[in-house]
Amino acid sequence: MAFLETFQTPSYPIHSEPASPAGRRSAGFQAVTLFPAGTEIYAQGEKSDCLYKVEFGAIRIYRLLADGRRQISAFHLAGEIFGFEAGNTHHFFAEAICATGVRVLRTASRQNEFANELLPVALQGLVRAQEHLLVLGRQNAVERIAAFLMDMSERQGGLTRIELSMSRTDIADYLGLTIETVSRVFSKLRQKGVIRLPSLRSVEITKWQTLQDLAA
Amino acid sequence: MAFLETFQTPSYPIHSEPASPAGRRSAGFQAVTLFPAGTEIYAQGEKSDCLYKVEFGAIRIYRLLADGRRQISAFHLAGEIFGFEAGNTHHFFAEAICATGVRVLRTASRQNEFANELLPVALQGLVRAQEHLLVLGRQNAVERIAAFLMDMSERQGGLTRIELSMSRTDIADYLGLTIETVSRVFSKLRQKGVIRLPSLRSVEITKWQTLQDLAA
DNA sequence: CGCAGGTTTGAGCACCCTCAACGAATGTGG
DNA sequence: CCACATTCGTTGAGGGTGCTCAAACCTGCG
Repeated sequence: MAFLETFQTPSYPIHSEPASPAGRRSAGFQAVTLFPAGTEIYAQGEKSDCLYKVEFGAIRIYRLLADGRRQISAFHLAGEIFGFEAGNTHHFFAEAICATGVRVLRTASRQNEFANELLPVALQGLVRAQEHLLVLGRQNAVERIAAFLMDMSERQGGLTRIELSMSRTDIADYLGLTIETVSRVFSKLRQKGVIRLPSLRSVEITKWQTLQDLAA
Repeated sequence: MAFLETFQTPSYPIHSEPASPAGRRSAGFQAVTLFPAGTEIYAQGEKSDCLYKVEFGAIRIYRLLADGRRQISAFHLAGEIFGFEAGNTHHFFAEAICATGVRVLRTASRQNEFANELLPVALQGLVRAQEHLLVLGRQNAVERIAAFLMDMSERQGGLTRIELSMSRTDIADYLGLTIETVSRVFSKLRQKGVIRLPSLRSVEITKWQTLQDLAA
C-alpha cells in the first residue's frame, strides 16, 4: 500500500462521522486510506490482520479460478464493513471499484474484544451470501438482474434512481453471467418500460412492481 | 473454548426429548433430539432462539422461491453447528436428511456471552458460502460435481470412499443443477473410471488427481 | 411378488455463451 | 480543438451446455 495516501481521521473533509460503535470503540489507530479505482486492498493468500470500513466509494470481493474466471461474491458500499476471514489469511481479493475511502480497523488481532459487535455484522454477511446462492443457483438472467437492481436500490435508501459504481463486467461476474447477457437484459427491460437508463452507470426504476415480480 | 467443549458430551442413548419446556435455566441445558428423515428442524419466518449441533446424521439448509424452486445453501454433517441468524427470525429452512440427532443449544438469547467462540464458526460458514458462490456462478456441471465430491471427501476425513446421506435431488438443489444432469455426470465419471458407484448412496474415488483437475 | 420412490437414460429444445462487429464515451497528444 | 487510441457498452448470428419432457430401470420394502 505504499503508493497510497494516508490521512489521519478527523481531518477528512468528505465523509460523515462514523456512527458504528464498532468503528468508534475499536479506537486505537484509525486511518482513512484512499484507494484509486481498480487498486487492490488485499489479495488472496495475504495475511489478514485488519477489518475495513468503506467511508465512501465501493469495493468488490472476488475469487479467481486458474483459467481466469472470476466470481464476485459481494459488493460493499459506503458504511459497510468487510475483511472478515476465518483463520488469518485472506481467502479472497478485495479491490476498489472507484475512488474509495477505506477506514482501517485494527481489531483482528484483538478480535475477541469486539466479537459482540462483529458477530451481527458477520451474520449479516452470511445471510447475504446464502441469499445470493439462491440467485446464482436457481434464477435466470432476467430474475438475476431484477434482484440485483432491487438490492442496489434498497441499499441506497430505496430510491428509484440508482447510481451504479460498477461496470457491466463487474455486474456480470457478480451475477454469474456474461457482459453481453447483462447488456441484453438491460436493453430488454428498457424496451419494456421497466427501467430507464439516463446514463451508462445510472438506472431509474419506472415500474417498481413489475421489477419486483420479475425478481421473484 | 470452554463453551464449545460443553457441546461435546458424546453420550447418546437417544431420547427424543421435547425441545420446548422447562430446561431454560442455564445455557448448559442441552437436549439431543432425534429428527426422522425429512422432518423439519425449523422453518423460514420462525423465531430464532437456538443454535444446533449435529450429533449424527446430516441436515440441509435451504430456501424456496414462490414457484417451488429450491436452493440448498449448505449441508451440515456430524459435528457441525448451524442455526446462525441475523436478527431473530429464521431466513431459511432446516431439515433432517436422514435420521439425525441434533443437540439444541439455548444460547441465542445470550449470544453476546459466547460471541468469542461463535464468531470463528460463523466466519467459517461465511467462507464456505462465498466459495460455493464461485461454484454456482462460474463452474460447469462436471466441475460442480467434482468440487462437491472433493468437499464431501475432505469433510469425511479424506477417505476415497464417500457415503452420501443425501439424494440426487438434494445434490442437484445444492449445485444448482437438475437431477438428470447430476445423474448424467455421475455416469460419465464412472465410464471414464474416475469414480465407482458401489451403491446408490456411496461413491469411491478411483482417480483422485483426475477428479481434482476437473474440479479446478 | 408388486408397489412406490428414487435413479438412469434418451430426444428435443431453450437459454445463455461464444465470437464478432459496431457504437459510445473518455482520455491523450498533437 | 480535433484526430486518435483505448476502453466500455451494445447488438447480432450461431452453437453448446444443461433443462424439459418422457419412459424405462432399479432397489428397498411392505
